Amino acid sequence: MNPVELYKCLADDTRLKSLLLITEEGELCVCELTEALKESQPKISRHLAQLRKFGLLSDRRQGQWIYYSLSPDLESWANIIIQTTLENNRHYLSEAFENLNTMGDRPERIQSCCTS
Amino acid sequence: MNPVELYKCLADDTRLKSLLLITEEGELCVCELTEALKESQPKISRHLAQLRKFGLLSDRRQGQWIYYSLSPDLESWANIIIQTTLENNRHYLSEAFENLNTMGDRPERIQSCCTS
DNA sequence: ATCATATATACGAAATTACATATATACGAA
DNA sequence: TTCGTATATATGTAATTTCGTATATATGAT
Repeated sequence: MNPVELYKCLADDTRLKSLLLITEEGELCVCELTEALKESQPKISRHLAQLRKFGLLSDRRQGQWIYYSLSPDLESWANIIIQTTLENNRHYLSEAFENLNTMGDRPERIQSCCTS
Repeated sequence: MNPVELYKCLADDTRLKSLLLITEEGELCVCELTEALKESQPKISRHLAQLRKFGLLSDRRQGQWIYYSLSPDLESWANIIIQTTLENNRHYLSEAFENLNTMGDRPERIQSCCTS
């Protein structure tokens, strides 16, 4: 993972907030992120695709929903960067967390066999 | 310091390498960075100005030279990000360090009174 | 089969960013 | 003062990124 590529991924509000929310929650689907960030579905989807393309996220399908989570292959220093950012910028995410937690009808997760 | 602003600063090769070289060396002047990165003077200068504007670098003049160093006001989590990036991406900087170390006529530093 | 929901992608336009070049400023030496 | 070196900035252009809109795909229900 080239460090500039990593930072380009983090250099956008939609991508950074999505990544941090996913880091905190374990996994989230696209509709939860559109609700948390109050952004259009194509916009969220496009940014998630970029995070996946550069190896930051992985996805799994469960029915109609696609759940995104941190890639298990992420290099440990990149994980440190993400964790450090999350722990020191709670205020940056507070509104998004509120939106997420007051969201009705959040899809239910079924544990996939290999997630452990 | 907004995290996205930080990552925008780091999302460019010239800026990231400059910042990491300065972090490793303590301080560097513009001409040393142009030599280390083999880039034009205005290009280096422009990117350093951006890093200073966003609070990552501070500068001091000594004669004709302007030395850049990490800002003492940098929030600690931002310091962790920079340090972690430096320690885990030595290869990314190896060519730049070679250029720096084989550079002739590096300007001599005079300890400024307040740097401690 | 059709329909509704969730998600992904394509395309052109708008915004942002980066750059080369030229020029300006600041300092030291003569 | 003038000259040379180091650095900064301005300007127009090119490249990149982002976005809205429309459309495509996949799944589940009927």
